[in-house]
Formats: sequence, structure tokens, C-alpha cells
Amino acid sequence: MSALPNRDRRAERREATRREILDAAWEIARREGLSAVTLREVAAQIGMRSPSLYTHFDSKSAIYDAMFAQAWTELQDVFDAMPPQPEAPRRAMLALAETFFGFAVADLARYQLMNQRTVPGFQPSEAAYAASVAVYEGMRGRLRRCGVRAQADLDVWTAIVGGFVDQQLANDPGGSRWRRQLPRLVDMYCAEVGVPGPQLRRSR
Amino acid sequence: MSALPNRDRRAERREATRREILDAAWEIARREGLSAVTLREVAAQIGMRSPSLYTHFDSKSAIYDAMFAQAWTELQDVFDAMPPQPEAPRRAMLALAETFFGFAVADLARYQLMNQRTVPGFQPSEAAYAASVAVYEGMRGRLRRCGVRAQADLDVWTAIVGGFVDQQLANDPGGSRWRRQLPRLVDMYCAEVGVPGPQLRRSR
DNA sequence: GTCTATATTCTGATAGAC
DNA sequence: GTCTATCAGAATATAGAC
Repeated sequence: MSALPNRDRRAERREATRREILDAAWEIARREGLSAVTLREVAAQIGMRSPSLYTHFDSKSAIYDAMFAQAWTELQDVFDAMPPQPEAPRRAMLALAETFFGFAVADLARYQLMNQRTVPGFQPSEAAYAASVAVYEGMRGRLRRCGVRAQADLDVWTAIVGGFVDQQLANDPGGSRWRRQLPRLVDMYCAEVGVPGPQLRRSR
Repeated sequence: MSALPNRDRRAERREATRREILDAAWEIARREGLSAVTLREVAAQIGMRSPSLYTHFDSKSAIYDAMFAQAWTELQDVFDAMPPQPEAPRRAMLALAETFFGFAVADLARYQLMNQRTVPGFQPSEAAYAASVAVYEGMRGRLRRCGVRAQADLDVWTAIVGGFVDQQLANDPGGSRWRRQLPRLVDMYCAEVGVPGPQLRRSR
């Protein structure tokens, strides 16, 4: 009678290799851009040949898909790790904006993959897409607790914060030209949608 | 003694072919995306073979470059064709925002090419880049006439309007989910930077 | 699970005839 | 100015030995 081991060392090894592949893909994406992620490059980076990758992923698209899901899960984790929201709603909203902004500008390739474009034929699977929906729902809940409920108000929020991220990445990567105006942006938004509370900045 | 003709029919024909090539490239970009613009496709579309394109452009990159310059020049033309700015500064700013927004969402491929990303190795030449700078300077002048002068204020403007465009293109292409909130965006912005004048919308 | 070898397809670009 | 023919390279993916 053969006892089953309580750890599946083979599965663990497999999972480790999978992670290694994804890590390599991310590093290439950060270094040379998302389009530079080729099976050859990824394999070379971890001392493999490209056909070997097919043991771990069905296709190149499957690698992108795993990266997409991973990125959104990371963002979810970052939000989950935030300290409890401050009482003052404007402070809470600034914390949300700064957390998202920081995550986005920390890794251009990741941000591009998460928000489409740039990768020609890629479309996330349903499962991967669900991860992004979950984050959006979380954001909706947090804004709700600050008194923002209307869909139109949410739309404005996502647009202006995303716009700040885009400008920062495109025109001042590594700088803080838009970053440092986030408190102002939040004040402006809160005044419009009617979030009460003390101003974050002195008036102009 | 041979008189010089006052029209260079050969140069005219050349210019016409150049335009034909660019038009074909734009059509492919709109139909299948920027990355689908290949020399073969472009040539096929106008009944040519790809090597023939090299008679008119030095490289594929030169085609992208001409498209880039063309797009910014078009935007310049659109701004130049605007009726005189209304007296009320907020009305003037709304007209600016709507004009830019309309131009941007009318052609996703064009917007993507103008604002980088998506095209792997492309970087505009100095000459082409100058066209985009000219548009930015024009925008700066128009905002100045509305009382917006500080660089920080301009930065906020470009970010929030660009953010609206991105959201519209990404999440509701062909719709007006963000488009219809432009008056509100302008009010919000004007309140923050201190542009006077009657509200564009009734208060929430 | 990883390898070599190879298929297939597509890319931008060049040489040289007409 | 346009063509045919071709190059050189890269991409994803598969077959089958070890």
C-alpha cells in the first residue's frame, strides 16, 4: 500500500517554473516594452529554448493573459493593503487617487497591458477580465463610502485620475508634474460632486 | 531656347501618389488598427507592389512620420476653422474641449498615432514633432485668452480632457457617455482655476 | 521537461530588368 | 516609376528524440 505524499513536489516545481517565465516576461516588458516580449527572449532570459515554454503555457497569448490577471490582482492587493480610510472623505479620496496613481506610474508596461492598447492581438480571457472587474467594483465601493454614488460621478473620477496618470507617464516619467497636483484634483472633483469636508489645499 | 513649363506635371503626379499611399495607410489603420499597416497591405490597396513604395518613401517609418505630421496639421486646421471665441470664457473653453474631443474620438487610430504608444519603434522626426508643438502653443494661447495662464493650470486641463477622450474611446466608442459630461467638466475646471462667468450647467 | 530541428508565415528592404 | 525576384530575419508553433 503506497501512502500519498502530503506535498506534490512536482506540482510545486511546475508552479515555480511558471512564475519564472512570467517574471522574465515582465522584466523584458519593463526593459524594452511590451512588444519586445517574444518567446525567444523570455526563454533566453531563463536559460531555456522557446519550444520549452509550451510545456507551461499553451500559447504566447496565454502568457499575456496570465500577466494581465497578475497585474490586476496586484492592484487589488495594493488596495486591500491600504490602511483604514480616514474619516475626512476628501482625505480618503486623495489616498485612493494617490495609491492608484503610484501603482500605475511605477510600471508603464504593466499599466499599458492592464488598460489595453499597444499589444496587437491580445484580448484578456473572461477569467482574467474578471480580476479587473473586481478591482473596479472595489473602487466603486470605496467611493460610495465617501458619498459618491452616481454612475456619472464615477465616470468623471476614473477619467480625470486616468488622465493624470497618462500625462505623467507620457510627458514626465519619473517626475511629479501631475502627481503633485493630485490634492488639487481631488478638491476640484469633490467640490463638483458635493463631497463635503475640509479642503486639502489652501485656495489658489 | 526651350521655355520652362509653368507647371511641373511630374511633381504633381508624384505628390498625388504620395497622398494616395498615405490615404491607403490611414484606411488600413482605421479598419484593422495601426499595427496592421504593412507595406504589402498599403501597396495592395492601391494596386501596387510593396517595393514600389520606396520610390515615394524612404522607409516604413517615413510613412508613419508623414501620417503623424498630417494628423497634427489636421487638428491645427480644425482649430483654425473654429468660429471666433464667444465672449463668455466658459463657453469658449467648452468649445475648445468639444472641438478637441470630437476630433480625437472620430478616429481612434489617428489619436493613437498622435499620442504615441501602440506603434513599437516609431518616433516622430523633429519636423513632424514641430507640428504637434504648434498645436499645443495654439491651445496655450486660446486658454490664455480665457484667463488661464499658469503652467500648472494648463497641465490640469490637458490631463482631464485627455482622460475623458481615453475613457470614451476605451469604454464607450461611438457613444457619448463622457462626451455629454464635458460641460460639467469645464465648469468643474473653471471653478477651480478661477475662470469667471455663468455656469454652463445648472448646479447638480 | 527540455532539447534540436523544422514548418510556416510574415516582415521591411534591396538589386536589377524593363 | 513600377515591376519580379530575392534576401535576411524574426515571429509563433509543432514533431519527435532523449
